[in-house]
Amino acid sequence: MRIGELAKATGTKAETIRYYEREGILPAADRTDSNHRDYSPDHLAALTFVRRARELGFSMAQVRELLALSDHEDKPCQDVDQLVRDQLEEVERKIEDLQSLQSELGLMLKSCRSDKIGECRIVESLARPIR
Amino acid sequence: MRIGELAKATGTKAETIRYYEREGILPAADRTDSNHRDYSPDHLAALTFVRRARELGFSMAQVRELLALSDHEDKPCQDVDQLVRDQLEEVERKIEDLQSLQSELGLMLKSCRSDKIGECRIVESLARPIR
DNA sequence: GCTTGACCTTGTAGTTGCTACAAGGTGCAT
DNA sequence: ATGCACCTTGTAGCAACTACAAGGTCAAGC
Repeated sequence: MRIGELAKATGTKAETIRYYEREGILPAADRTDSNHRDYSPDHLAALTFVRRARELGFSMAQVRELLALSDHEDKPCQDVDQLVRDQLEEVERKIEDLQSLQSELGLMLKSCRSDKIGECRIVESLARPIR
Repeated sequence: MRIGELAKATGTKAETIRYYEREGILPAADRTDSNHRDYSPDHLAALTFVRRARELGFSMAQVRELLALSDHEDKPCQDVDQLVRDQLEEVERKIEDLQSLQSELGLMLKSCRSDKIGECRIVESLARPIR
């Protein structure tokens, strides 16, 4: 599989794939006689893994951790588990914050429609003390 | 309130606060006789808002828009209405995205029954073909 | 009175995670 | 032989910070 195909299959730019290789996020591909990168199904799986993890909000550093963990098949799951748990917590916190912003924006629209002046609490809705 | 205190209260670096001021994201603070920035509770609220909005994935430009909405009192409703509607849509899209992340992450955790990474469904599920 | 630490300024450069060029080259199909 | 996908190195851009440097001011404590 060549870089263009891999790019298409994973929705990643070829330049980004080469970037991942440089950064050590992806293992280097074999080369054809003509020096073109030649990817295996394992590379496809690895890149898919990286892209999904990035989509799920994991940083490059976290992706590295996940990859390192997944290399140690004999180790207990706990470490992977904890990373996911942390990520889930963060996502849930964000959902809550967005919901309060959502309701504030909803109120704004409502008061606009009823032509009332309405107090704007948009800043207040997200201005609760941090942490 | 001086910049150091505001920084501590919001978990923002003092340099970032000055950066926001330069960028017009935060109103300039009053100055003390000795030319030090002197922040009001309103500044604290505004900065807290900005930080949260940024955490929630709003760009600086979008934060600017949201802030503009918060002083809509003096503007006609019609002008504000569409802006609010757009922001609400954006917020709802984000909530949906995060909820799908939430459920994926949740499923991952649930599926992690075995205690060896070799059999870890989390790692497997990350390597599933995209989309 | 002198040191320490927080603040002030301007300016430059590094970070992350890409993305996009340029400028040169090779390989391969039509 | 034309055109496209690929190869390389190198540079530079993006957002939103973050971190310095190098200069200065100011207020508090010993």
